Amino acid sequence: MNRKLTRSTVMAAKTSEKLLAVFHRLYARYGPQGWWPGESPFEMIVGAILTQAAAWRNVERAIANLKAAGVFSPQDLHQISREDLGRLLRPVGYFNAKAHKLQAFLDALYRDGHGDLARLLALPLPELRERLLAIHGIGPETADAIILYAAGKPSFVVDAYTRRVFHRLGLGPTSDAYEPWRSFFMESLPADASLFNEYHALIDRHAKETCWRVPLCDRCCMREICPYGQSPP
DNA sequence: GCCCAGGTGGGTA
DNA sequence: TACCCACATGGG
Repeated sequence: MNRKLTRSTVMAAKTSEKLLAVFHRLYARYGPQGWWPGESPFEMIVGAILTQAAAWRNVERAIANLKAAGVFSPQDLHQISREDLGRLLRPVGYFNAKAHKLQAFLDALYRDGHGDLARLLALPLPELRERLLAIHGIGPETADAIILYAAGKPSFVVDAYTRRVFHRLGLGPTSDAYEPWRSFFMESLPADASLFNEYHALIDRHAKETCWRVPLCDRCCMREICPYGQSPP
């Protein structure tokens, strides 16, 4: 009588197998990626906000500016003027918008959390995610990056690269919307922060190095299991 | 010159 | 919901 249920369970198991197979191929090809760069959870959060639509190299420059100016702490960044902060953030682009976003995070931290970052990050995952998403400038990808890389909790991070790579592999939702993609990974993989951490980093590495907008299928480690690689349009 | 880079928020149909 | 645009610097 549970034929349908059984069937969907089997399908889910196959999806899970495929996702793990992709992971192992990526890991075999590229090795451990060591994400997220950053010396502290606070630095990871600042990086997560600053890297929105920006190259990581430029994020490093901006963080170096903040450190050189002696304002790289929640308290200092909360108190510095928007204008001064913007000047230090110039290298990341969108520096006014990002100064606003960074201070929106710090406003929330001081308003709701008394400036206690560790306490915020210690919240249970669903509540932490909800709190982060309520902050101006923190959308789902940045929220999940903070949860995964700064709080060490298993929230899968989806970005444009993820959609591109898995769309070509013939896996995942047809929609481009964020939540269906996140659910797809969360429901198909064990809730393991170190797995999510490495997987997301490997996807980005693969997209940057091989699965370009015009992909380099002849050098791809996924050739044998990727429908796109076997018959590009 | 042109495209892209580890997105998000606000506005409109 | 589904697009569109602003936000802006740096590198290939």
